Amino acid sequence: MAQRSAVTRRAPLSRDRVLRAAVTRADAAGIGSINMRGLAQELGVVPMALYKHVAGKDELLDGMVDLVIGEFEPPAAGPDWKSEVRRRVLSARRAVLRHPWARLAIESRTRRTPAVLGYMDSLAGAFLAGGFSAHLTHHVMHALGNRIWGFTPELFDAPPDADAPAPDPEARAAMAREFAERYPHILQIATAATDGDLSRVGDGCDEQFEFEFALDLLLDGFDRLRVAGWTPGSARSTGSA
Amino acid sequence: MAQRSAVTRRAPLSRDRVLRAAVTRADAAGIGSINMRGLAQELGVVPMALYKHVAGKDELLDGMVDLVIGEFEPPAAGPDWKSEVRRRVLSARRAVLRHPWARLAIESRTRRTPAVLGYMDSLAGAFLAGGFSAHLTHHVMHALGNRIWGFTPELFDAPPDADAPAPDPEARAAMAREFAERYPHILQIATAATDGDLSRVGDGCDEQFEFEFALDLLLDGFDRLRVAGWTPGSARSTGSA
DNA sequence: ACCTGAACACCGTTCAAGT
DNA sequence: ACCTGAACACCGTTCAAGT
Repeated sequence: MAQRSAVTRRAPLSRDRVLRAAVTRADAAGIGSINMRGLAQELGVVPMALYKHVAGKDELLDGMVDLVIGEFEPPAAGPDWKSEVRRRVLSARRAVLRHPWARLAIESRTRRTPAVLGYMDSLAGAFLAGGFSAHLTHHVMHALGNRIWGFTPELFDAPPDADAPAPDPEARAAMAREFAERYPHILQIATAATDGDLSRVGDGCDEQFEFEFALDLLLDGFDRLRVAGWTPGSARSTGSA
Repeated sequence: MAQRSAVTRRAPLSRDRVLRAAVTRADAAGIGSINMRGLAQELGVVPMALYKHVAGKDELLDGMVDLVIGEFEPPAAGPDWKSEVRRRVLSARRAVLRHPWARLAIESRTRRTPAVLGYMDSLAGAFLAGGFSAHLTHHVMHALGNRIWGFTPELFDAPPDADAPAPDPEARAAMAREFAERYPHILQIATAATDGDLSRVGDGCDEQFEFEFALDLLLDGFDRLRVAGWTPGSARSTGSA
């Protein structure tokens, strides 16, 4: 076809160009929009051409996550271990918030790429440099879990299904009444979280606050164990249970 | 066809029978084996027949998770809030360990079914009954996050890809040398976790220990905030940062 | 009124046939 | 030697045609 002349021909494909196009696409249309055919079309090539640069869809997703990790602030010799860990985790959080699809991608990926290992290694290094034993560092990394990527699961913040276009005040009130009866405790804490403005229930709470609340709670707990000289022989965590 | 006579005809389909068949299938062959066509074939019906009992694949997955939640131990008036929360979370953990696919299914589902809300409500109730304010209960539930379901992400415990059938001792040693150079801190904590037996690296550590370690660390932290009379106006968590 | 076969609109990936 | 069209083996879901 004369359709694609020399002048309209895109720059030659490369692994990096494929990955960046995938990230841009996922940013705009969600992780569900990532498929080899659509991505190829966007790049003006035939689907098979992508397989020259990524082994398959799995490796494509791994590579996309690696690009996000590349946006994390690099490690630094912080004044103390706690502010260094905190800074890096919150930096990871900012990157993940810029790419909302990354959350699910990180959770579902199992491959430990060099970028993933490099980030985990530098974080472990911050604990070790701060005086944590290798054993304790291992445990606290596990305790942080996916929080090292700067996100926490949504739990009850999922937006309410937008499948009921008609509010229908009466049915709404009946549903609210039934909810209050069946889930009184959830209602109670949701009321507190929204300062009594129940119409805001479902808008989600201040996720940034919740993330830092839990992160600081964990880091403070880690510090207590470090100071107490926790060893594998001691009780599981603080031993106060 | 005379293939399916009256005598071989299966019991009439029901939502419960569909969901139980799906759970059994997923237990045996993983979540990837769940598809409408295969499930229908297993039940001896045409795929479309399933749509009479579940709205679609999404609702099927929601229903499967609900069955797992149904295996959780029911709430009880525990001696104190901490042992009650601990008991219920570890009960959830046992159920999720019995159904390994449930972990990913819970993470990827966003729908809050009555079973999900009921479990979260009873857990919130345990905190409230233990003297936590509604505000603090909200925060500690978020801090637990997906840990309320009894699991924690794998982080670095993913089994090494079984794509290298030939160990090839020399290449293995070279890889180990490169790993030690690039990820010295990971090597250090992995060595500690396996008591120096590096051949066991990748076998995964004692996940049960790690789960309880983090759970107790969190619960102890929660208790400290409760005793200190934490209010929304106070510092984020312990305020010691 | 009920059930269902065939079809629709997709997937990821393979591979032999083209240049 | 390189590229790619067509095909393979799947999906979830729809819908009109059967009884």
